[in-house]
Amino acid sequence: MVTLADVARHAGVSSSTVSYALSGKRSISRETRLRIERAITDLGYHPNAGARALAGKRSHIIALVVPLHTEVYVPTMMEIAIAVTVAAREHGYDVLLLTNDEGPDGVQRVAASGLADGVILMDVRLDDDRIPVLHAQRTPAALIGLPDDPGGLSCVDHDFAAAGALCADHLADLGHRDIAFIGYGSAVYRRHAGYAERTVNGFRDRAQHRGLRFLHRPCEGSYESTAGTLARILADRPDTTGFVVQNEAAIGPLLSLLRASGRTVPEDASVIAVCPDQLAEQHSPRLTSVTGPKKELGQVAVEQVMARIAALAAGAEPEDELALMPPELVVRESTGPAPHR
Amino acid sequence: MVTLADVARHAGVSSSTVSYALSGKRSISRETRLRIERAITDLGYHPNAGARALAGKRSHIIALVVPLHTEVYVPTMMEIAIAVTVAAREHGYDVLLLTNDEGPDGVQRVAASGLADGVILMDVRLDDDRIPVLHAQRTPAALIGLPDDPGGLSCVDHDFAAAGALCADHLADLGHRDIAFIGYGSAVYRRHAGYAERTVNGFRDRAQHRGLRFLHRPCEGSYESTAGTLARILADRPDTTGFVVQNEAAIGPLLSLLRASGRTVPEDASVIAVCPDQLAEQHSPRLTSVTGPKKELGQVAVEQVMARIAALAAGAEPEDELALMPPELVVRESTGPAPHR
DNA sequence: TTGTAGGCGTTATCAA
DNA sequence: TTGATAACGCCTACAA
Repeated sequence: MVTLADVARHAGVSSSTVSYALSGKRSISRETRLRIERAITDLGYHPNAGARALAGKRSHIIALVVPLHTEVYVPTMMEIAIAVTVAAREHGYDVLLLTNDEGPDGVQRVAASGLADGVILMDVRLDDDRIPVLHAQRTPAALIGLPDDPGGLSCVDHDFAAAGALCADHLADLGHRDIAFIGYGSAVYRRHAGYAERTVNGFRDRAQHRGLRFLHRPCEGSYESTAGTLARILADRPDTTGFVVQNEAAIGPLLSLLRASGRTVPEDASVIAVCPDQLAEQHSPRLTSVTGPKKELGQVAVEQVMARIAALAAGAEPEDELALMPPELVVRESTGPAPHR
Repeated sequence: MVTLADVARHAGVSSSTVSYALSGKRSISRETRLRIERAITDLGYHPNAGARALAGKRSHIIALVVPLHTEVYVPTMMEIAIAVTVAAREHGYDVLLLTNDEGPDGVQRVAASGLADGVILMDVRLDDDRIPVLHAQRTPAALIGLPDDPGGLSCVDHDFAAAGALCADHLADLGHRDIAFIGYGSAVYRRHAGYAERTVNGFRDRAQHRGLRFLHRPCEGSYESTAGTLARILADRPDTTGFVVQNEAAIGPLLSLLRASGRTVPEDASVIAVCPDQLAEQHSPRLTSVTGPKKELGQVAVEQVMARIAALAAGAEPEDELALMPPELVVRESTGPAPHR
C-alpha cells in the first residue's frame, strides 16, 4: 500500500507538506505542489480512509436509515436514497446504508463508533424511537418526514397541507362544489400519521375558504372498503362531483367503481390523487395528481446534516431547520369542468 | 469520547486485555471478563471505527454499487439492497451505498482507500467497465448479474435459461402447441444483454425438446409496437395460443390487444410472464409468472464477498463461485388448457 | 491468564 | 513556505 510517507519521499518533501497539499489548508509553492502531484500519480496513492478518520476525527460518512417496510412507494424511496448519495458525494461524503431492523441501536452504533459523522432518517414516524438516541449522542441529523416534536433537529418533508390545498383549489377552479376526500384507513389517522392529517387539514381549510362542501372519509383501500366508502359518500352527498384520493390503494378501485356506477371520468366526476407521478400515469385515465419533489428532499436533507456537522466541528450551536417542499399539481386526464346540473 | 484505555483503567486491567476480551481472540478469566463488561456498560464504550480500521486493516464495510437508471424493476432492486444490508450485518459488516454516476472511479476510490473491504456490483452489464478495476485492485467482489467473462470473480444471478424452460414446460403441459415469445426490444439483444438471450435460449431449447412450434419476436413495449408484434405473430402463426412475455412494458398492451381481438385470457390464449410477482399481481387477469428469488440474490452475494475477503486475509487464492438461482413458476389466472381447435 | 510496546497512516501543532 | 513530531484509538506480536 502506498502511503503519504511514500509520496513525501518520492517528492522529496516532508509528509506534512503532502498532507497540506492534499487538504489545501496551507499554501504550497507551485513547484512543490507539482512535484507532489507527480509523485501521487506516479505511485498511485490513495489516502487511507481509516487513518484519515482517526486523525481527522471525521469519517466523511453519513448514515442513511431506510425503512424495511413502509407505506412509502418504493421507487420514491429509492429515488430519495440515490439523491442523498449523489448529494453527499458533492460534499466529499459517502453514504452508509442502514436498515431499520436494528432499530435505534443501529443509529446508536454508527454514531457512537464514529463510523458516521451524521445521520439521515427516512420514513420518520411521529413518535420515533430513534430520535432520543440522536439527542443523547448529539448526533448531527436530518429527518425526512416530520416527527411530533422536531425540537433540536433538522427536518424536511413534503408540504402536505399545501398539497391538500392545491387539490381543493384545482377542483374549485373547475367549478366543482361538492367534494369528497378519500383518505387512508382510520388506523392511519388513529396513530396520527402526520402526512395524512396535514393533507386533510390543508384541504379542509382551503375548501372552506373557497366555499366548497366537502366530506372526509377514511378508506382502507381494498375494493370492498372503497365500494362502501363511495356508496356512503354518494348517499350523503349525491351531488358530489370531485374526488381527492390520498390512499394509493384506493385509486384503482375508485376508478372502477365510478365507471361501474355509470360515471365517466372526467365528464361526470373528477378525480385528483395525492401520489407520485409515476403512479398517476399508470391509471386509465391518467390521473391529475399532486406530488412533491423527491430528489430535492434528499438534497435538502444532505445540506441539513452537513450544516450540523460543520456546526459541531466549529463548536457552534446548530440551527434547527424545517423545510417544507412545495408540491406541484400536474393536470392530466382525470379532472375536468364540473358537469352542469 | 470513551476509549479502550478508559475501559482498561476502569476495570483495572491493561488495554490489550480489553481488546482481546472484545475480539475473543484469547481466553480471558471469567472474573476479569465480567469486570471489563461492567466497565464497558458503565462508561458506555463504543470502539472507534476509524482506529479499528487503521489498526486491523479492515474497515468492516462493503460497498454496494447500485445503478442510477436501470431496466430492473425498482422495488426488486431495493429488496436486494436491503437483503444485502441485513446479511452483511450478520457478518459484522456495514454497507456503503455507491451510485454508478462515479463510474469505475467510485469503485476504485473505495477499494484503494480501504474504505471498503469488498464490493458488490448490481445490474452488471456483459462488458462492464468496473470489472477491470476490480481485477487491478484485486478487490474482493461479487457481481449480481453475469458478465461476459466472469473469470476471477464471484457471480450470482437468476437462472434465466431455467426460467425460459419453465415457461415452455408450463405451456406444453397445458397442451399448447404454438407459442410466441415476446422479448425485449431488438436494441437489448443487439447489445447482448445477457439475461434476455439466456431466457430465450432456455425457452427455445426446451420448446424444441417438447416439440413445440414457436416464434421469438422482439418488442419495444409501447402499445403500438406491441400491436405490430402481435399482428405479425398472428399472421405468421394464426394457431398461436400461448404467449411468453419478458418485456414488462409489453404486458399491459398485450393483454388489451388480445382482449380487443376477441381473445379471452386464459380461455382462448394463455399468457405467462417472466417478471416479479408483484408486477404479475397487478394485471387483470393476474398473470402466471416465472421469477427468481430476490432476497437470496443479495444473501449469496454477501456470502461470496465475505469468502473472498477471508481468503485475501488468509493469503489464500479465493475461489470463483457462480451461483444461478432457480426460478419459480407461480400459476395464476392467465394460463389454462389450450383451447380445442 | 495478563501486560508491554510498537505500529497502522493521517492530521495538526509548533517551530523554523 | 516547509519540517518535525506528537497525537488519534486500536490491534497484535512478544514477553512475562
